[in-house]
Amino acid sequence: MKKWSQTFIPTLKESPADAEIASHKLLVRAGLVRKLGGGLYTFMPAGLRVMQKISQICREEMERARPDHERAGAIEVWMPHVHPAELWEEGPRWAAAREIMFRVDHAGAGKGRSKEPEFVLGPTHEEVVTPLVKAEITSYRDLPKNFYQISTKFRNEIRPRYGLMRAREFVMMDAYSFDATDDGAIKSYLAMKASYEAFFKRLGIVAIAVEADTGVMGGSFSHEFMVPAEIGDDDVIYNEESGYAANREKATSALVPADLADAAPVGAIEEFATPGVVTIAALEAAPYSVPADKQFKTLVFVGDGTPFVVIVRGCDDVEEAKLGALGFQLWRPATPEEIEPVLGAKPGSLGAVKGTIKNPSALAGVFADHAIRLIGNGTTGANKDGFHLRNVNVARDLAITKFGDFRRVRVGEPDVKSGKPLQARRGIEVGHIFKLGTKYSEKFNAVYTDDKKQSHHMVMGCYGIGVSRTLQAIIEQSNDADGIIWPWAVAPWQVVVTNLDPQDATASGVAEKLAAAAEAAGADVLIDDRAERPGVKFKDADLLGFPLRLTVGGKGLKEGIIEMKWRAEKDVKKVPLADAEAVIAAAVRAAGAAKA
RNA sequence: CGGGGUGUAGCUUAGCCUGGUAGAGCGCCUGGUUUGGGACCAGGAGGUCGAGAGUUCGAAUCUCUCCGCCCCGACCA
Repeated sequence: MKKWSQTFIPTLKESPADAEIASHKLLVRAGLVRKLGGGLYTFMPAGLRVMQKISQICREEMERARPDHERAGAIEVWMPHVHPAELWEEGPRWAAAREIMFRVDHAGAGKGRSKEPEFVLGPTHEEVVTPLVKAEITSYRDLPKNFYQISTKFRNEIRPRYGLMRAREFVMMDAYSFDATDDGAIKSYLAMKASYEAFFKRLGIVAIAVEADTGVMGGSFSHEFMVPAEIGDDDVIYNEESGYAANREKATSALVPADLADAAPVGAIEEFATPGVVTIAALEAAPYSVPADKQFKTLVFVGDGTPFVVIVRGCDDVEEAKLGALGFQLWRPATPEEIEPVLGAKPGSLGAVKGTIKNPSALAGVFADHAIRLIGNGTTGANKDGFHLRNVNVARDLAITKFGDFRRVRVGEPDVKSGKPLQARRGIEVGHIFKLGTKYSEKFNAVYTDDKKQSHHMVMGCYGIGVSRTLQAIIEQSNDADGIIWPWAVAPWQVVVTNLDPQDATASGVAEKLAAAAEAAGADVLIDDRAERPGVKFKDADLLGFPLRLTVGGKGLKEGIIEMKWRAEKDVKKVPLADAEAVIAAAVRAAGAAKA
């Protein structure tokens, strides 16, 4: 047991000026963290305890075998955080990742290779673990393996935000699975999914698995674990009944029927003058009066240096994340200066009708969203400033390289599973699992020999849990006007013994006895022995969110009772002194069992 | 990096528009009275007003530059 006076929990009455959201304010007010700079935080004793508890639960769930998925538990390692930059240059995502990586120049900077950093601080460890496994594992007999670590990660976020929610330096669990076969990799993936679900359940928070984009990580499929919260950075698109849930970046709908037949063209293409019209809205207005869902929106992007065209309906938005399916490493919207020489017009008059593109060979392709097939006799730019074309039909007229899903779904569209309308809510991404495939094993040539003496690339998966972010997400999900309400499993201390008369030997003796009883039953106990007035102690206990409070004071002792109060409940139970130890022990055991 | 905001004591802030000795609350220190939901009284310490330059007899206040922080966008655990 710990005495309050012997640790350090600097609570604040007022919220810090730079905190916006509840969990950030409470983190600071409850004395769990202090800020060093943007996205950089010191963990104070109570905050550190929570982080250690989350880490420990994470560790236990990672190590746990998943026989239902034919997988042993993951194996803990510790990898360096300073990485030779060459390793990343060799890897598959240097171009995409370098912007967020902290660069470490060596002591003699200036001589030799001055442009490139000598070292970088690790944002994750694929580039470290893959060469390691390549060197150490060469036989199918040693596969599968899954290595994980819980450690600090560094990302020079463009915009750190909301305290620990998006920090420059943060604690993450990262795991990397290596399998001999694709089937095996799927088993590893599903085993990790099960471990994640068990982990979040033990923490006592709601985190739902949703289909996600693979982003810069690459790979074939992935799930994010989202804590529903208004302040979340991501939109989860879902339907309660069908169970469909996906990140907006990835979400699809059944808007376009699979058996859709192209509408029959009703006439030849006609060019018409549209002076000054450069927006969808302007073309919708009189005198043109072309509804947005009858317009082709033609956008130009640059992928790895080469321009390409994406077409969606005028009423739709391109979901840029979905362009990742096209295979580019890096892509961005093109500038007007890049567009004109290729298409022949400025943005606002662009189109992809056959024969109108000025320099089609300069394009990496014309990619069309499926939904444009809903347009018959539509309108698009003529690739001539101030002119558009009408009676444009998809199959007959457009120079399309490939169809795909490139549009952003909207709430209310039919779910692909049930046809019921999709809904949206915000979420905090606390975990992410990827089936990577052979992207990294090919790049680093991580191969093994099978039982037929054949050599194959290992099939990888990678997995992350934002430990420090999860800590804050728990607070965001579980608080009230008085402060934090910690779930039992992660509370810095599960029981606080509030001694109202610490200078009185009787009260102190009782407090110690109750604390010992709670501790013996399995709780972490903090005794508030400070020479503060009762009000201060109660307020601090509520703010810190200890699940169970035991109050000892002269007034109660005269009556022969102590008080027991759950943070999440309103009523205070009076417990006769004689029964107190037994009642407390039972309460602690029940709480521990319920959350175990 | 673009847009918006902000910077005054450990914390929360007033003062800035309209230039003239820098104020409050909380916290802290001393003494006293209190003692079951952030006590009260008396006294006290604590401020290069983010930094630099400029305008002015005089700048927290006006001007310029830079920096930090916060919010919105792209990115992420």
